Amino acid sequence: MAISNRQAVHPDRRLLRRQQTIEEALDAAVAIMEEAGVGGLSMSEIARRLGMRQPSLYKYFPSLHAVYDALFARGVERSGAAIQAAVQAARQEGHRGVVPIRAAGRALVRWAVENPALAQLLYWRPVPGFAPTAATFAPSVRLMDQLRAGFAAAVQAGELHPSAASDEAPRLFTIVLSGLISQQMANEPGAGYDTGMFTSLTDAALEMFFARYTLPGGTGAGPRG
Amino acid sequence: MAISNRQAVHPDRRLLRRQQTIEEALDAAVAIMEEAGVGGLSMSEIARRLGMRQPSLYKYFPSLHAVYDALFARGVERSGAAIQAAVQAARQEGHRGVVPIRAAGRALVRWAVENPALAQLLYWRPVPGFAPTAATFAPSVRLMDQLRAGFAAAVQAGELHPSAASDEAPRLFTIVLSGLISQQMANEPGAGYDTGMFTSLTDAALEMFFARYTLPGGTGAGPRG
DNA sequence: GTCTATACCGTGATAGAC
DNA sequence: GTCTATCACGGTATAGAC
Repeated sequence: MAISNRQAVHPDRRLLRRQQTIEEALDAAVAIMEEAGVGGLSMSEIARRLGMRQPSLYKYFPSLHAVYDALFARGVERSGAAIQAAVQAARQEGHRGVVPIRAAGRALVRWAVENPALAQLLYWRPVPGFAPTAATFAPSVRLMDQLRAGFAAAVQAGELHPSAASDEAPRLFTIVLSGLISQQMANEPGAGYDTGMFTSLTDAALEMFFARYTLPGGTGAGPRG
Repeated sequence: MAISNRQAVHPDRRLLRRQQTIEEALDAAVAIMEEAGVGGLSMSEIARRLGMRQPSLYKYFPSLHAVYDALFARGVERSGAAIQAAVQAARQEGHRGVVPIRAAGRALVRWAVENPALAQLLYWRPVPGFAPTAATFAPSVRLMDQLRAGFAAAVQAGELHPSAASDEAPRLFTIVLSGLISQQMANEPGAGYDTGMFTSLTDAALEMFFARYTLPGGTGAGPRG
């Protein structure tokens, strides 16, 4: 930590250090948003928590919008990772078709409840001027595409009614997930996934959804377990 | 408008005038929120649009929070009125049980899309410090109670499966409605109820919901029309 | 009931010394 | 890369004249 050591720091080490500071700043930003609301974020408060002065933060982020951008990117990345992990786990257990889709839904709801600030930033529009044009629609569009493909595959496998290979099915699916998340976060913000008044109905809600597209004599789960 | 006329104004006229100004202020506030987001509301901007100076507004509202409170109350009142009107209309056509509940769902989604700012204030938590304690839960609790009663009546009438007389049914119902509203407002804010990517699925979503509680040999609508 | 004036604070952002 | 200092701006809220 001695000043004379500074010049001995390698360039990549310096980059690493810089990246660490950026990550710390984003961690602090998430904490602030969880305490004061998504709109309560400010450069000053981030800097305060990092133990630095507010102008110094501008060496890492050119503006407050840039911070929101980075947070948005983090949210996309982490929620996507949570979903992918759940889908992979289901697949490695040999499941195809509906089961991985179910797993994806559960994973998203769980992630949203455990990351309310990022979820709010991703799925609502709480910040007046902020809208990451391409990045805003990219994840939801990509998720929608993957979903559509998943439903089509399940139909192809004879697991779902042909009407599931449509625009309606993936949209209804996201409606159900979004409803679970919104109701939970609005009415019982503190609760966890398993104990939440609404998120504990995730499996029931998914049953309700899949029942709409289950074949009459299908081997899938019935309307009520 | 002459100054000498001021003393001729009756007390109740003055009260009326005051109430009009308050309503105008709330109208302006709604407009601001629709343009700049719920968090973008400020006393200064309201005053600006009313053509008065910002300190003058404090004669009508003691604080910004009080404005939010009044807006919240207006939202509760108007959304409730929209729902009540829809239910009454259904009843006057002789419908009982499921049909009025369906009508209530449609009315709420429609109202939310047509009043995005108030809906956001009511159903999300966009303002950091604001939470109208008793008033926050009162409407959602009351709605839940009415819903529960409606489902119980439909079960009693043999129109729905007994499992609809539960905590699950009204919660799933609000989950579906909340999902419709959230997805529409987040992904396609400008669209109307009839043309919206998500709100146009309202009937399909309600079908999906009621199918879960429809009796096997019931006379109600089937899973797919 | 509206106004001017003001106190006070926090914010985002920039310049320039070290 | 961090700091001090500063700017310009907007906000909430109050005091007091008219």
